[in-house]
Amino acid sequence: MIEQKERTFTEIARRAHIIKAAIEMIATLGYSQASLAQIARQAKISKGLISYHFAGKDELIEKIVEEVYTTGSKFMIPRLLAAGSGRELLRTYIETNVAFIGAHRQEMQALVEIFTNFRTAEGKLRFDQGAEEPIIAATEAIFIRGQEEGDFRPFSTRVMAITLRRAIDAVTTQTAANPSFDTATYGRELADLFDHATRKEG
Amino acid sequence: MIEQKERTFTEIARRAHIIKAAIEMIATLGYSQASLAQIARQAKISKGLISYHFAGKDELIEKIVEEVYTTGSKFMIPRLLAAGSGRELLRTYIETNVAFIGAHRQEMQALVEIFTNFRTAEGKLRFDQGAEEPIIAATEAIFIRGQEEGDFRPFSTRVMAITLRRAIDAVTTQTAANPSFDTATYGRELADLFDHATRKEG
Amino acid sequence: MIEQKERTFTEIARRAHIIKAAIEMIATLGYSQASLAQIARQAKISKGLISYHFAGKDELIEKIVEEVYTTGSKFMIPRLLAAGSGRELLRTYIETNVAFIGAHRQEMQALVEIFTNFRTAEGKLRFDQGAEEPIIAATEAIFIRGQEEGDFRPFSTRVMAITLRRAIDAVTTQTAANPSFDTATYGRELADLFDHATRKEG
Amino acid sequence: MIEQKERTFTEIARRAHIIKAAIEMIATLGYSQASLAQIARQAKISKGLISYHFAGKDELIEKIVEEVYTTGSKFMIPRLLAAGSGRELLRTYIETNVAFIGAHRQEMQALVEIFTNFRTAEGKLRFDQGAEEPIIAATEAIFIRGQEEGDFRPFSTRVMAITLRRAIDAVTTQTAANPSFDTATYGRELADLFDHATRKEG
DNA sequence: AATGAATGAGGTTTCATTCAT
DNA sequence: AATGAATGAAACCTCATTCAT
Repeated sequence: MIEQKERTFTEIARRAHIIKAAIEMIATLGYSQASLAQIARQAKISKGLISYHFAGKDELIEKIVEEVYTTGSKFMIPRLLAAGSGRELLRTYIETNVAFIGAHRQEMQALVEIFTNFRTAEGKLRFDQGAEEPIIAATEAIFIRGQEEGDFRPFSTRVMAITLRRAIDAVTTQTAANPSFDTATYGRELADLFDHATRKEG
Repeated sequence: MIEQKERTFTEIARRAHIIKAAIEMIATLGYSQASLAQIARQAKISKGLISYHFAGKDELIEKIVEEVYTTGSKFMIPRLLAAGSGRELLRTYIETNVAFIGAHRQEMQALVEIFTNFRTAEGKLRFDQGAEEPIIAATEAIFIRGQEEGDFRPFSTRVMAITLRRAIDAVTTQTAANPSFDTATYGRELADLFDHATRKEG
Repeated sequence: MIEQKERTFTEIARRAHIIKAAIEMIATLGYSQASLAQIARQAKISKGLISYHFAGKDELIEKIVEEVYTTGSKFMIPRLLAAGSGRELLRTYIETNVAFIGAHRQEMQALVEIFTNFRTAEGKLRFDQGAEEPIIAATEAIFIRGQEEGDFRPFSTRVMAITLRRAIDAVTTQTAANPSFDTATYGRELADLFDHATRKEG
Repeated sequence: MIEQKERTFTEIARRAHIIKAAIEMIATLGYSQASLAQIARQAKISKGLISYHFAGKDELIEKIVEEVYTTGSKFMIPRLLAAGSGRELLRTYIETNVAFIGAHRQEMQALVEIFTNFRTAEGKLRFDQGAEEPIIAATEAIFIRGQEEGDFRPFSTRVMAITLRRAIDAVTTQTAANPSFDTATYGRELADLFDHATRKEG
């Protein structure tokens, strides 16, 4: 375990406050325009206070990602565990993912901005294709198991997994473009689509 | 026709030269790191010359997009016209798109960077979901016609079109992450996937 | 006497504790890197506490100088009083000074950093040549007396005093660069050097 | 040879102009107060122009050191070559060094500031005792040769060299404190001092 | 007596843009 | 047609200091 200083109540609240403002600015203005000055203005605090609570901009961004991931896991894991397997699990996986995006639009928009822009000091994307591999692998596992259990037809599980992940990511773009976008319907349609794409022919 | 100043041969060549350097830098370093200084260095010319040939960085970026779009149209339109309709057209559409991406990796990577980063002075994405609508509509037209002609099952043509576009876009990410990525195989698999997702059940 | 508030035992201890930490940081990191944050971290207290005990960074620095001066006087004065005069006093003066530096390396390194960096609000060195004049004068007094008593040859006592002071200061640089530097030997050599430089020719 | 782009006349002039302003500010205000903003103000140019001509503050500082070193070599080497050996060389060495300092007061004051303050990114002095070793060694060589040739008495050449270097450095402090400081007289006195300190008795 | 929270000034650097030549 | 020179805004970060608790 990494040693970690205990945080006071105020500190926890402030950090959450700053993270919230940062998510809003990144989602609204885009990564590159979301400067610490902008975030501080949004949070109605001084720039210096952000530096006081976070080692640097990089740490702030990392914490945003952590936070959204944690929220996402708490939302999705119990729902997925409740599902059975094969076709049912696939449908649940898709609808749960889409539902989460619908319920956390700004967070997800910020995440997309971060993934496509946040770079290390050496200039490489901090969250690149490599960073997404675990997620793709988890998705692929659903397909592999379905094929083994005879629910799914033969197909490239990797191509299917990549396609599904991108289809889910597309929801974020849609919600950004259209505030009244109906994620529930979209999720059902998407589940139908992948059900047909994967199932054994009668 | 929009009025357009006549350009000398030298000017046309220089603009192409600059655009090429800009594409290389954006694809390699990412949008935000591809400063005019970097592009000028890559092109082995002075920064001032870029300003001389383009009204500003914005115009340069716009021209990159135009150029790649033009190249793409020239590549794809004849192939699509040669295809029949229904399932065959869908397969051709997918494989042609993927083939183009495989053959123009850097251009496509630059385009993705531009689409996700280039913003107007007001802070809105210059190429957002709205800008993609014509492409989605064209894709959707394939599905609508297929359904009308009885080749395809009933489904939301819009959800299918969005999903297909994203699946095609994913190829760019894959080629960026893996230089030896085999686009032909990937294209065939993707065509199979959408064939199953759309076709009428026996 | 300058009026002085009475200090509690705790306060005296805390001030000493902070001064010690400050000396360590200035000697180790250099004046400009020895921020109050660093000093507080070293002392394992909060930054605020430093401000509580000292009017500002300036006062803290002044107190460091005072402290080292006091320690130095206590060490050197009795030894000097025990010495006779002329050549013997000169040798004792040199060896005592060098011995003190050898025994208080960190303090002396901190002092050098302070003397070369600490500036008043107006931008002038707080401890400049003027501040050193009393020390030079004291050194010069040894030479003047030696000349009057006929032990020393005629020479510019001021040039000799300045040279000697710098030669003694050099020991601090040497101990900083080489932890196993032998000050006793160095002191003897230096005493020989100035003995030859000053004494009447046979 | 390190490849080096040719510099235009303007660039050479501007760089010299900036270096001059930087020397003035460092000598006057001290290293830490001599910010790029201050230097730009002194040079009556914008901060950006300094960045245009120098890769960063570090490069500017390095160039100052180079420049003063080059000037110093041009001044001193011919004079030293003209000197004979033994006692005469020692005297020439001292008087030439002191004369150079007297003629380049601000440059030398800036140099002292740089040597005691300029640190690498890792926090270590860029020009520390190690960097001075070659100069000390060169000075020591004079004493070693003098002993071998029988001009000088036996003594630690290293202690003598360090003491002499510090005595010469002291001139910079004296000129800073007193604008009408007479370096010629001081140099002669210093030469006398080291002549007595080194010469064979009897 | 001591802490944590917060500010605001000032530091270096990067960048698109403008302009004289 | 092209360059080099120059600007000014804005970026992130560090720091001494202040203040409520």
